[in-house]
Amino acid sequence: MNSSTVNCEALAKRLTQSGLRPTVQREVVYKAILEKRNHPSTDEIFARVREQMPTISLATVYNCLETLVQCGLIKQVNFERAPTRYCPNLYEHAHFHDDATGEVHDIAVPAEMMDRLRALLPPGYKAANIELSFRGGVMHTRN
Amino acid sequence: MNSSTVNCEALAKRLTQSGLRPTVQREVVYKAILEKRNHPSTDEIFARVREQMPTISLATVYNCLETLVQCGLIKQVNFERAPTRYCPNLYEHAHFHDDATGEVHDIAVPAEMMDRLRALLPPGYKAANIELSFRGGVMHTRN
DNA sequence: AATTCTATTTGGAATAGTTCCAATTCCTAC
DNA sequence: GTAGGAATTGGAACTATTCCAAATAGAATT
Repeated sequence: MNSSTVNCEALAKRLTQSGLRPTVQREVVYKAILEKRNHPSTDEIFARVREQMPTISLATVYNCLETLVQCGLIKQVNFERAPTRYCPNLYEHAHFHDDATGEVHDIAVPAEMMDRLRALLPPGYKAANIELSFRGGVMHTRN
Repeated sequence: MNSSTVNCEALAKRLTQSGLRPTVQREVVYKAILEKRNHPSTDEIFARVREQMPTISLATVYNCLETLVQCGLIKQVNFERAPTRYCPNLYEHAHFHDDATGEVHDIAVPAEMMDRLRALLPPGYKAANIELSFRGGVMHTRN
């Protein structure tokens, strides 16, 4: 049993728990995101998915992505108004957008820091979601 | 001399400093954002601006907004892929999007917290920009 | 003051990402 | 096997934004 089997069982479980069907399209889309965790855009996911299933439609990919997000299996990542990207990392984390390469890197954020951020809110404000993102460059140092 | 005169002198100064012309369109757009600081979208700004200058075009509003952002006089605010909003608050701050009303509120963020956030980045990562945004609801407590 | 040169504005067309829709296909339960 | 609901599909529609080429305005130079 490899890890993708495990992930797909988890996927099927989550979907059925939510009263949704574990279809092969959803599975293929999910695997495409897991396959290379570089925050792919919908187009990129569509391309990956078509290798496995050339007949899948773009609309379906959009549908599946929405479903997966709703089930909490993946997260949406937005920078400004650039095309939406997706991320299977479910731990609380931030994103760093490298201006030079266009790549996005996950940044670990301790739970304690999240609490500090939440504490910035005025009384009564309840955040369902906190998004933290950086944009900039990476200096390459010789060693 | 009222505050809007002051602001517009500041605007003119900034523009000429950057080698740009202080045109009446830029002034009107800037004033529209200052007028009611509720993070208006481009459409909203366009509507406000047309009251003063019914002949202005939407393209010009887009152009002016871009110019003002580049001059550092206003900031862009993005939530997911919703229409871009604009904000004249130049202090470092976060945004809270109220899901119920759609309103956006500024959240003060101490400089010290910004430093903590920056410290989350791996060595070599230099953030030109940090964006922190909350999404959620506001509980109304009786008093 | 006229001329030139460049920045800016303008309206409309084009683009891009996404959503919508109606028709078909696929499961699941009976 | 059939019925009913869920999911997929292709294409049209939508929307925010950008692009473009022509017109205008302003500053600088003569």
